[in-house]
Amino acid sequence: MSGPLTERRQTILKLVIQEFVDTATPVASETLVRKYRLPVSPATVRNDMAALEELGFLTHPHTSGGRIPTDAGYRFFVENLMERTSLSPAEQRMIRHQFYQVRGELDQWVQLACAVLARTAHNASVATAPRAEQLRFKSLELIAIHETMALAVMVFHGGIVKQQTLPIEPGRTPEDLRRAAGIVSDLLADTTLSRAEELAATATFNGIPLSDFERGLVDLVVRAMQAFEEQAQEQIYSDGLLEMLSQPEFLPASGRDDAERAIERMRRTLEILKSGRGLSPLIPQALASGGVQVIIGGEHGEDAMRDYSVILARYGVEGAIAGVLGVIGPTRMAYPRSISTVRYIASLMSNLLAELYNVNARPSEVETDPNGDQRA
Amino acid sequence: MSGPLTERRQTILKLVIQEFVDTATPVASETLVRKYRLPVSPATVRNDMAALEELGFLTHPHTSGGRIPTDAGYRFFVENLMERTSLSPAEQRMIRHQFYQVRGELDQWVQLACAVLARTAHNASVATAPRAEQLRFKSLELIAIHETMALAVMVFHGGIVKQQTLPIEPGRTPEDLRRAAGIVSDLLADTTLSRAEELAATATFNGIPLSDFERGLVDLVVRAMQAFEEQAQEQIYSDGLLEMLSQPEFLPASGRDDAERAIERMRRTLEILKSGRGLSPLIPQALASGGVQVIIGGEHGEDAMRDYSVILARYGVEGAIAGVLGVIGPTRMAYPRSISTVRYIASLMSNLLAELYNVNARPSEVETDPNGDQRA
DNA sequence: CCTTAGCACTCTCGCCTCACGAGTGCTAAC
DNA sequence: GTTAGCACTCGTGAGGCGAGAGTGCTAAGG
Repeated sequence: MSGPLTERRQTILKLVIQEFVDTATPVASETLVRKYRLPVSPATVRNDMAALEELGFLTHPHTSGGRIPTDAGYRFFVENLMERTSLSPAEQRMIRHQFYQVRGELDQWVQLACAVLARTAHNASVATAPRAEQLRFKSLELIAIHETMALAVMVFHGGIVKQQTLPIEPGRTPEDLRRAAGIVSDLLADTTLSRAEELAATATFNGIPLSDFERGLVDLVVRAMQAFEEQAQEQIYSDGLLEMLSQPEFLPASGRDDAERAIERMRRTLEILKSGRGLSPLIPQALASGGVQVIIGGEHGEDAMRDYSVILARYGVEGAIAGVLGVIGPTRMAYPRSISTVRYIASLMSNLLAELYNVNARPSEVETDPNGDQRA
Repeated sequence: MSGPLTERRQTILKLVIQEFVDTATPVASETLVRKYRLPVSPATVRNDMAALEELGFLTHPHTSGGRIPTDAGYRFFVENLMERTSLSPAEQRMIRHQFYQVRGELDQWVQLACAVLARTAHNASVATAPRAEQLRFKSLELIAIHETMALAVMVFHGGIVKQQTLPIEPGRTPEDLRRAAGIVSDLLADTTLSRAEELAATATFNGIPLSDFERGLVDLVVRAMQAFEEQAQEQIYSDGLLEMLSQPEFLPASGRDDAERAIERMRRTLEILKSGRGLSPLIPQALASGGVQVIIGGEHGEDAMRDYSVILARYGVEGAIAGVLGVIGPTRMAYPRSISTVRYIASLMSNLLAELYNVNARPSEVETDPNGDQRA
């Protein structure tokens, strides 16, 4: 009964999605014909729409009022209909420029990525800080703040830095601190957590027992590494909430109950972004796969996310460090643009990190086209 | 015509505010009599209410439907009617415990303060990071990340730390880095920005010209200090948006236009918190004065804030470092509780900072009652 | 078999009306 | 100064109605 998915029907599906993404209102057969100068009549379009509906790609909320895409419709669009675009060179340049301005301050990269993603994709963005696949200690520095307080700066492989203040006994000289830090650095150099724990248990360095102070420092490092490892639930940064909430989905179209639902949606959205519920399960998945992942609506079963789509990409340096960034918004989303934005920024971040890792290090500016080295 | 502000009228004002804060609905004369077992009749209460209205402390939105307090009403309540309470010892203990858990990681204090404030006051919270009244350099450390990349950790007086990666030439040994950092540290030790700029211009240390590398480091420090200084618009952290948005003010009471207004309010609120518009002007004020500041509604002229009250307190160490933290929410707010929460957390943070500054340094746990040393 | 014109049908949206109830303001008595 | 009684106001929600939009169907045409 439903008939085959002819060329024309695919075109109509594509146009319905385009139009719906633009206007956020159900699209009628006549609108489509008029706006895109289709060489067929509205009735024909209606027939095709009915077929698309039976195929599960379209639906209509009310008897009257046009069609809207289903999750499956969006899925088909993303897989088969959408042309793959890139951000315009001007936009790429602008984005690179912003990253250039905070070069060096790598603790700001993630936030910047979120901000840029949100502004460019007109939706909320999420990102996790880059995380080493296995944390390895590099060195420890102690910096006196005053007589009884010092700052411990722990550096791990891959530029990950953690700092912590600790109380010290008044007598210690800067030289003292330096020597103790040096011993601990040498002892723990290049160790992973499990090895560090072993070494901490022996409490000796080259056969010589550690002093109390040194043992305290070793413990500090081990605790920091444990804390890092235990933090299974990756912290998710996000931005652009306002951007997303300006989408018409969050405006009360009409009627009082619709308004109430809009508010409820808003609150839900906030919760999702704040707690990461519904988002966290996607992270490992995105980390595992290369390329850009698109999760549309309730596809992966999380009910809270039924009305949202997520576009995620992994970024980082192969075999060393990786994080995830992406865009989240209503299923009615400009997929091509969002996807290219996510892809571009992930590549950019990857390049920046690679530079930090001295893999293909480049003078100091990112110039390569980050779209090139990205898998499908 | 309006008559004097008798004792009973003050009581009624107080009860109206209490009741309205509790229920978020306009309070009727009869409700008041019934609920608080007043020894007078509803009619009498109505008369007093009318008087309070003429005095500008109450208003009623519609002819029918009870009274609600005006900004002036809240103001009078806060100044004269409210009993000054403290957080319960149990709550104080719980809060201290949370801070104890992140002792050492002072970059998390502000965030924690925000989180705790929001949860305790059931409203959104804001805070600025502690800021030295005048930034003074302390020392610089260079830590190699790999052959061509180093991490510069700049420490300023008061435990303020800024880190930045910088590219280095491949040949440099750790000893090289340490020496260069030492020279720069000595050169710039204890300088303020203007002095550092002068020293950077001469580019000599004890008469000996600096190497290119050392000059680069000096520039790095100066730029960091400039960036810090220029950041006139203090970054405002915030939390508890969700907490605030669960307040009934953000629910559509009835009718479609009310729903629309609720959403609009929500969006506004987001903007206020994100951009700090309407909040920023209050910061310097709060920094200047001791004690807790209460700004009710549009009192200070900012229109965007007409429906919000802000409770701010300064925290920090006298003459050294200071920040601001507080609560923001609808004018219908539990002022006594909010104020005591803000006061308590400000004192707690002050104590923690004092410890870091070695003023009245204490073993490592905060035990004093932070309410003690707070001015009115 | 595909396409198209015509038309009845359905459903939302906005508007109006109306009755109800809550709470007040006023007046007069205590 | 306080209180009872009562008329009045106004928000609220339910129900009804007309207009308009867009479809589904049917039958005719290529």
